[in-house]
Amino acid sequence: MLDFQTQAQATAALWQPRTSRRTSTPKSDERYSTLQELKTLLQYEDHQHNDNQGDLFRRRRLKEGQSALMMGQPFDGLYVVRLGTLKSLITNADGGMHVLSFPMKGNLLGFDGIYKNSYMSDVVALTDCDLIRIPASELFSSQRNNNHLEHMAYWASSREITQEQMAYSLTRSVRSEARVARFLQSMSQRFASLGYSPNRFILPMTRRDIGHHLSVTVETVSRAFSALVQLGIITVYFREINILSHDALCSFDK
Amino acid sequence: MLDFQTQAQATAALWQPRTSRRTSTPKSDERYSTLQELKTLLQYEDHQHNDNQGDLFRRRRLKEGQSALMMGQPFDGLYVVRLGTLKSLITNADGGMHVLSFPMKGNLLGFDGIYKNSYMSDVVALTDCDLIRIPASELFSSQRNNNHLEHMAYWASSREITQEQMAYSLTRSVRSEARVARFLQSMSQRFASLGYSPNRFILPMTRRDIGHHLSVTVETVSRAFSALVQLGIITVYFREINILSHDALCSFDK
DNA sequence: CGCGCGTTTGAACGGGCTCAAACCTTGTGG
DNA sequence: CCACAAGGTTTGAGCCCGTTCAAACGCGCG
Repeated sequence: MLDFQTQAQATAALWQPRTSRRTSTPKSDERYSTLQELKTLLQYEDHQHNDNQGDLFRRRRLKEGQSALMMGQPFDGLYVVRLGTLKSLITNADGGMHVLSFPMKGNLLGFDGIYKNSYMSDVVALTDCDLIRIPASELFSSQRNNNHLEHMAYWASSREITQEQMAYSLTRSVRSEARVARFLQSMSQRFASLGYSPNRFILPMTRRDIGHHLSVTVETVSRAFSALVQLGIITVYFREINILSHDALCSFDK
Repeated sequence: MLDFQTQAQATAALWQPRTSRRTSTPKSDERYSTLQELKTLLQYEDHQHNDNQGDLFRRRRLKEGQSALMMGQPFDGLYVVRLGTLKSLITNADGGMHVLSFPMKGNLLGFDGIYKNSYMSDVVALTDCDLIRIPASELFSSQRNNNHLEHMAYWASSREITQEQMAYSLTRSVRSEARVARFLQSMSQRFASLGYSPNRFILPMTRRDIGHHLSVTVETVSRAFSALVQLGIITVYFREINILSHDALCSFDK
């Protein structure tokens, strides 16, 4: 069906290594980010006066497969994704899991840990990642005048919740193919908002993860991809997705 | 199957009128709540020093069927449920809807409206309700020293998110009967935490609402109820639920 | 190289949806 | 007081879609 060889050659330049090569990342090795970088990442327009501009926030590197947060771990702050992609999931008592979201650059992690002072979901790096930590101590210090920091975190949390709810409702479409179609649209939009191509991208997650996100099995995800390929709407080479017709993809989710 | 007449008589005392009679509520007609009442409702243990105890928060009465919040409406604050039950839902572009939660006494509403300054979901009263409003102006005023108010709201939001995620994952069980069983357990626990009987309660929502919450059809919900009745785990008389064996109900969700 | 994992495809089963009908309750108006 | 309408609930019959089980292939890693 797919000509793997020629496809692979044609798209070799697009392929991102799943593990960092450790040879090409000496350029931004600072270990701290400024408040301004945080605001830019979150796309937070502060109508407030700028204070505490001198604050620095420690970064945290993660290798593919490492846990950013673990369920039950004591809350020690929020994290903003600076680089990479992760998956946020909750595991049921009987082993059944659900992937809540796939956080990427600009997304906020850990806001479910404020209640009960411990995180309520696992977050695992799908690729090498770079996070920025907002310590709990700074967040909630009523002493210093960084009320703005808490407000920004609050605002960003609200956005994450909103988008999670949207994704939630997207899942609810009856047909599984429609769910997959909407998932691809969502990924396309997210890549576009990060400056990448909305038509051509590499999915950072496995079919199994997508299935656990959309509440279908691996096989169903795979079959949905194949169906979309058959209809000429997309092309698929493993994790590389090529959207041929956004209109067709839109009209597909009924 | 069910002997409606005798059942109705036996449980007449339990039945709550869906619309208030307007004859029995002259006792708490104050139109304002204190900060202390808010904290009690939210079960917020403040380790902080108590200030601004003089603040009063305006209440808002809702009749059954009225909207508490509407999607797209400009954000004007958060609300805490003082009395009654509501449903929070998002409506898809194609009319498909999903019920996110059924807020009851002590739950927080509107935290999805902070991002974009407009609410992202509809909230409708299932029974007559009494809400307490936390105005946006007080929430975010960096002038006054009510940082604690914002922190409390933040904390409560985190709790709501957490519980929504839990409910979300509960939905994920494959069998629809297990979803209904878990839903009943969840309602039982909520009623118990409010001081009502965990074994015997009136569901405030329709089968359709339950279906839209669990992502199944009305008929499936009804059939699941019937199946649980057949097994002797519960009895059902319309919206009145009687849990005969919590253990059986627990073991039923696989 | 061989093993494990991710992906794809097929075949058959079964559970939930759709369509349909009946019953009960509640509210409205004659 | 009764007739009627509208909506909530229950149950049945048939069908379709997604799951389950199974097999095959490619890739990356030891």
